[in-house]
Amino acid sequence: MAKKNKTTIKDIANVLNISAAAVSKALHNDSRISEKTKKAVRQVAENLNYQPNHLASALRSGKSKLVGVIVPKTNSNFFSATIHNIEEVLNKEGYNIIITQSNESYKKECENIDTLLFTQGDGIIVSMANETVDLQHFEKVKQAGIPLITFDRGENDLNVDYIGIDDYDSSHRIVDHLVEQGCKRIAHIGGFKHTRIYNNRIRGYIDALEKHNLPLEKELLLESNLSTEDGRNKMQELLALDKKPDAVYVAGDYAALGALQVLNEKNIKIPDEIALVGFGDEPFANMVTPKMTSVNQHSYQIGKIAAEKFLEYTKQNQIQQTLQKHILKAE
Amino acid sequence: MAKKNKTTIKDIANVLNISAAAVSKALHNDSRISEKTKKAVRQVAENLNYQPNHLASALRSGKSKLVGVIVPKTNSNFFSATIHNIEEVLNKEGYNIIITQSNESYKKECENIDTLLFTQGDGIIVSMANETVDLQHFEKVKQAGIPLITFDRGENDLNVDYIGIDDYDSSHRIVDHLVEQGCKRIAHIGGFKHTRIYNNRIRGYIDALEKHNLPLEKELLLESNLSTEDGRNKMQELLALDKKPDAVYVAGDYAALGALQVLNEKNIKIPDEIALVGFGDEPFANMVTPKMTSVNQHSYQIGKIAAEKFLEYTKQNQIQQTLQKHILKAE
DNA sequence: TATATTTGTTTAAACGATTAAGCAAATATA
DNA sequence: TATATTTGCTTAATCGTTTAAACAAATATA
Repeated sequence: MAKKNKTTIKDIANVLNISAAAVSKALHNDSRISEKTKKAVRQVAENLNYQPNHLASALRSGKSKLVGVIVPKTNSNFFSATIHNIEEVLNKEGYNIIITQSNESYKKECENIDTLLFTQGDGIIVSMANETVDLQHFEKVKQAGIPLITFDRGENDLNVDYIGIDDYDSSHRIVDHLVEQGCKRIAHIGGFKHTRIYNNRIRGYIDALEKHNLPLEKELLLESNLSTEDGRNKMQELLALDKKPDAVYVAGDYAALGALQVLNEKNIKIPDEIALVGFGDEPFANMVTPKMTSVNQHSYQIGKIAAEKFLEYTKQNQIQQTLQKHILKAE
Repeated sequence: MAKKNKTTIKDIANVLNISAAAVSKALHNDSRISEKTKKAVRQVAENLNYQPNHLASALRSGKSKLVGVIVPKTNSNFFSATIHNIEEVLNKEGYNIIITQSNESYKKECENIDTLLFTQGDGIIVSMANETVDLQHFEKVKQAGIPLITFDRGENDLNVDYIGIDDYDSSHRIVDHLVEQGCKRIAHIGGFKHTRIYNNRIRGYIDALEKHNLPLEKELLLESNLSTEDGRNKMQELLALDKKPDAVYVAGDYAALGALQVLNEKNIKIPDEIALVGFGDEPFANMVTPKMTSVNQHSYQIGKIAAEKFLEYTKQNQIQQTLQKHILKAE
């Protein structure tokens, strides 16, 4: 492996006997540089395998052209796809993204923020950890004067943009759907109430029951961390009830999978005996047998809008964010 | 949102009426700065909410303290976990990581390399895309004089470090296991032959068959892109054979899931009629019913070793990489 | 012909942090 | 007391790039 031979604009300047400034301008296609010089510069740059030093230009311009993305875990189809779509939009504008994972930990999320501020990111796009309740660490981002965009988990009182699906409405429609199928005792394995999206799903569930004149029974509404393991537990709880539910709506795909396992193990027919509905974009949802009904979370649109929102702010010189909700109808 | 009020060491210096150099040294706990000054500097830094400008120090030192990681897709438990472990080791040493996805595309992988070189990463840790055959783009990394570490998919002729599990041996042992269960017609839905890890799995399969005096039948050895969809297709092909296999060993968990679906749909009992073995760390492997047997890929160790190898190189001033294979026994 | 404008370049200062070298004051050693 | 060493700081250069300002030469305008 060769010693570091980094070519700088100065090297190019020396070869051509012109100033470094002229080289810089030539490479940026400045109108005040002659075509002849530009051609020569490009040629020499190519020959010497010149790679611009991003740190230097970032320092000079005050823009790192890096955008930080924080997700609870990359290990989910929804987040993976969202990240991909964020990247696609931002790459076109010359931005690169730094992905960090909070692993659903509040502490790690704080560290992630520090990391991204440290690397001088030009903005941060975040979906919050399950644990996150206190939002103090996000104030740092606002103080740094860079845009903060939240998506999926993050509907909040931070006065920043939020992109997500309409959880309340989706939840409502899931119940509608189940009622149409003739279900009368619909259970809901929900997420943490303190996380707004899960709370919205719970509200949608409750209001839809009311609309259909179905009683809200406490034993049918469970709070879960939505892991596969807990999905199993909660389903077992439901099956232990005197009056079993005839439908179970689970707020997350992994937990839904756990529920599915239990039903399969007990040879309970889906959806004849108990109907099962999940929530998420996980590919296994329609891979497992029997296929689960599941909600599409529009990762494509969410990623795209989040990135576009960021770009919008960077074009303003004074960043003045207000709460802007971009709510998509889920399918 | 406030205007950008970035505090610099100069601001601190002004407040205390000392030089910026003194501030820098105080913050780095230089022995030539008095305790009194250090305390004052730390106090003012705190008050003004000073955040060091990483770009400036990176430019000065020539080290960005950023390590690039390229994976085919973050959306897999193996990669997600590996990344997490890489991060854990590197964070401790003050490094941050930039994660990029190649989406299994050779072209995207080339772009990823460019991106990471552009951001002046201090090293690159990569697991290659399925499509990647030509390794020319990795030469750029070597030319840039920064360490290159490959893992999982990447055993190669690049003369750089590689960390992976012993695919040949694992494959061998899977066949051993199936033979012990009494299987005689063992099929293998393998990955692309040009990807070394899949090739190794295929070789392990072939050699193990030979060891057990089982004939190698062409119709039982299929090449797949290992998607769930293709897992379905290949399993259907196998079931269409005159002489069906009594065991199917699939080189990837997603494809194994597809195969499982087909078996379930046709009401074929697992493992009584056909045994099924997958390969990977996907959490759904032991969630689906019936549980799939699957190979543990040691994401913990792989991530840790990859990160440590990188750190080792950065401690040398002249980077001289040679092919070093770190092969772990899988379970 | 005299003056104004355009063209193509150079000079020099920045961006913020680090660090080698320098220097005065305080303290130690002979 | 004279000299050496240590302490605690400052000065100035540097990393590689960008850009405002300056300027000479060429060209246009009056």
